Amino acid sequence: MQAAIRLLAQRGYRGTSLAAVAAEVEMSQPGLLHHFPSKERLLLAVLEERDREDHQRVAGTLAGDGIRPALEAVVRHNQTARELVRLFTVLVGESVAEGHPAHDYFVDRYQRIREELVAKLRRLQADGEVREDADVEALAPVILAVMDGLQVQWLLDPRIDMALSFEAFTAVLWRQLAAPAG
Amino acid sequence: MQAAIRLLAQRGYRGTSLAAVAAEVEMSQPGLLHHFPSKERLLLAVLEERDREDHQRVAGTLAGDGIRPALEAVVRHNQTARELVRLFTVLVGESVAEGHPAHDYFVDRYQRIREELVAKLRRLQADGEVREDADVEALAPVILAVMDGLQVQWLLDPRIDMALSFEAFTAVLWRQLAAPAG
DNA sequence: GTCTATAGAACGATAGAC
DNA sequence: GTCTATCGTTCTATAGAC
Repeated sequence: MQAAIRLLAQRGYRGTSLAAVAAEVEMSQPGLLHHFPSKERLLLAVLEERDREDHQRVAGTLAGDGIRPALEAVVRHNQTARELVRLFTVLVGESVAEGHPAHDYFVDRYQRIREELVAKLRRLQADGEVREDADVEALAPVILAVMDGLQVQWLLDPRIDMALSFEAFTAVLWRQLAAPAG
Repeated sequence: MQAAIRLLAQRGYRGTSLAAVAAEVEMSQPGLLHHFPSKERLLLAVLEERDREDHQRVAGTLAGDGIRPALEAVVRHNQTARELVRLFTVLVGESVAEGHPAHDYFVDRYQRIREELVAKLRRLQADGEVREDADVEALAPVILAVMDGLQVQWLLDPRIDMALSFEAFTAVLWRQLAAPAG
C-alpha cells in the first residue's frame, strides 16, 4: 500500500502499472491482484486509507484551536509531506476528466469539505467573531483553492513557501472577516 | 490540433492515444505522426498554441484596465471555456510528476507569471496605490492559487461560481492592499 | 502527404498449478 | 496466498508502397 502511494504520486493512476507496484513489494503482479481485485479498487483503497489518517490528524487540531490555526497547521504539515501532497495533486488533476475512477470520490470530497468549512464559518458568525455580511459561501471555495493552488506551485518549484503565502492570505482574510464594518 | 486539445483535456496526456486524435480528424495514426514527429511534440505544440492565443487576449485587457479588472476578466472568460480550463488543469496535474513531458514547460510558465504579477504589484506600490508594507512576493502565488484552485472545484462541480468567488477574494484582498495603515 | 502493415513493447486480467 | 504462463488488448513508432 505504501508502495502504491509512492508510485501513484509519482506517475498518477494511468501512469502506474500493477507490475511496478508489485515489484516494489517484491511480489508478482497476479500476487498483488489477489489482495485487490482490480487496479481501480487498489486506487480507491489508497484514497480511503489516506483520508482516514488525515481526518484523524486534522480533527485534533480543529477541536483544540480555532479554524484558522487548524488550516495553517495543515499547510505547515503538508510542507513536510511532499509525497502525499503530490499524490492528491496528481490524482485530482487526472480525476477532473469524467469517467476517471476517482472522479466521484473527489466530487464528494470537495463538497463535504466545503460544507464543513461553511458550517464552521457560520458558527463564527453566530458567535459574533465574523462579520454578518461576509459571504462565507463564496469564500469557502477560495480558502480551499488557495491551499490546492499553492501545492501545485510548490510541487513545481520547491522554493515556494506554502506556509508563508498561506499565512499572508489568512492574515488578509481574517483582518477582513473580523473588521467591525464596511 | 483542435482535436488534440479536446482529447488531451478529456483524458490527459497519458490517457490520450495518437490513434484517437487521428480518428477525430479522419486520418490514420501514422498520417498524424507525419505532422508531429512524436506524441510529446504534439503536446508541446498544443501548449504553445494555447499560450499564444491566451497571451494576446489577456494583454489587451491588462493594458486598458488595471490589474484587478484584468484578473477578474480572465476568470469570467474561463467560465465560458470549460474545455480549455480542463486542458490546463489535467496537464498541470500530470506534469507535477518529474519526467513528465510538460514538467519544464509548467515550471517556467508559473515562474514567469509570478514574476509578471510581482512586477505589476510593485509598480502599484511605487504609485502609492498599494500599501508599501504589503508582502507582494507572498501574495502573488496566492492570487494564482485562487484562480487554479477554483478551476479544479468548478470542473468537479459546475455549480461552483468561479467569478463570484474570485471577486469575493479580490474584494477582500484589494480592500486590504489599498488600506491606509495597520 | 497519406496510406497499410507491422514491429516491439507494456498493460490488466485470468487460468491453473502448488 | 503466491507463483508461472498466457490471453487479448492497446500503445508508440517505423518501414515502405502509392
